[in-house]
Amino acid sequence: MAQKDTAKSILNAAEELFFERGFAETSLRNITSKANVNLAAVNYHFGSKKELIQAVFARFLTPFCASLDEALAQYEAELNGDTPDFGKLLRLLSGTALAAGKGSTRRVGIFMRLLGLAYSQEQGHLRKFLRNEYGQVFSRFMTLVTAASPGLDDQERFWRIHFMLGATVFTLSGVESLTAMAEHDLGVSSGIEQVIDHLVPFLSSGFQAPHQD
Amino acid sequence: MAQKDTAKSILNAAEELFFERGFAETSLRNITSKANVNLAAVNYHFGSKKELIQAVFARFLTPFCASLDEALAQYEAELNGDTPDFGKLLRLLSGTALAAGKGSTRRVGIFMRLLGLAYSQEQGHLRKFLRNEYGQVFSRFMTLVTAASPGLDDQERFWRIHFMLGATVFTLSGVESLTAMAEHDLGVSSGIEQVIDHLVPFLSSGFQAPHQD
DNA sequence: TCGCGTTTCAAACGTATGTTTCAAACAACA
DNA sequence: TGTTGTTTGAAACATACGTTTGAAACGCGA
Repeated sequence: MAQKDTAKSILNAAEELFFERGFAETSLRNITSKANVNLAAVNYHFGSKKELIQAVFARFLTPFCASLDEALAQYEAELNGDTPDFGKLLRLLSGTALAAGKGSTRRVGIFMRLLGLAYSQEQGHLRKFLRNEYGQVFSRFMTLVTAASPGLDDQERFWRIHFMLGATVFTLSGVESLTAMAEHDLGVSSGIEQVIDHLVPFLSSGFQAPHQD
Repeated sequence: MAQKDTAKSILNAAEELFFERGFAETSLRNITSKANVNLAAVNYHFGSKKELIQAVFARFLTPFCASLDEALAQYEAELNGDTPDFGKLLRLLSGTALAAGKGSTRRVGIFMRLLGLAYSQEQGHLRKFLRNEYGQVFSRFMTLVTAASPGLDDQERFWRIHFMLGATVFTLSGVESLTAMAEHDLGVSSGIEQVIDHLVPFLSSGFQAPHQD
């Protein structure tokens, strides 16, 4: 299984290592030796380290955004002009993410960690790449969220969306160490689905909290 | 003002650059040239880059944890055995953080970004350092939180604490770009206090959300 | 003013990085 | 089978990193 899929094993190794240590801390030599592949293969197949990073994102985001777009379109059709339900939107989103991660805790964790890294590390090229490539689906989602929360003014909604994003990215990107902590401290073991089951009510309640006066 | 305070200007520059680009992406040469200081000064004053990172944290955390510990002790005394109020604990925490940041949006943002980096980047030495140095105050806070939420079982509380931590760290660490976005998209400009005013009700509501069945 | 501990400085150290090179191995097709 | 375009391989490239060095400059009590 090490013939034509050089590019694929590079992506697998890179994804894993980026997840564990971030972009800058991961060298091409780390990646290629983990992938059992020649160092030059990265530059040959992807051009540069930056483009490798983008390719890792694309492999996650392209199918995810396609599924999400489809799910949103279908929901819009069902609605037929009625106001959408926020909880439903949340479940649509988490369901799509879970499906994109094929139910694997590790994979969803990687996905979220990468999103968090994209936000927090000053990888200018990445932000630009993501906006150009996937901005549309995000806008569609936001339009629905806006329609689903007529009681919130724009400012409140803006902040609450980012609070939710933060809680989600932070928790799910560290889901492996957090579940390990939970198991150690509380004696319960849980997978990504259970964590999401805890998360969704938290987010719903926070997002729909009454205004402060 | 560039005489004896070489160490201080190194800390200032490092803090700023770590905030903008993370640890690994910031070189000692970046730091020393921003601080107008010789390259060797870092190793002379701090020993190594790792110890510089720890020193940056210590400058924030030592006064913060001292104030927090004091505030918690005082609140415990006030309570005199009564069950603490969760909202009050939140306000205690945010107030202490604001004071430690001297009300400067940028400074609180840096503080939070550093915490997020400590969590997410695989800086093993940092986690150990923070646990040894500041673990006590954290335990004290958690004991109060537990007392303040008798309706939550341990598992639920564990997860909700981390959801809150995520929302807070993520939002406040990117508070500069987020407020810029808010200003651009919504025409409102806000400082760190206003963001916290949005955040606290969100967190309270999420943390105290009813159980899912 | 001298002498001494502290601090700064320019330069070099060894190592690791991303990238390039070019010959060898391979695949597919005539 | 021989040829051509694609992919791999070992080695070297230039550059950047964290750290160390030893001499110069400084601050300050004697």
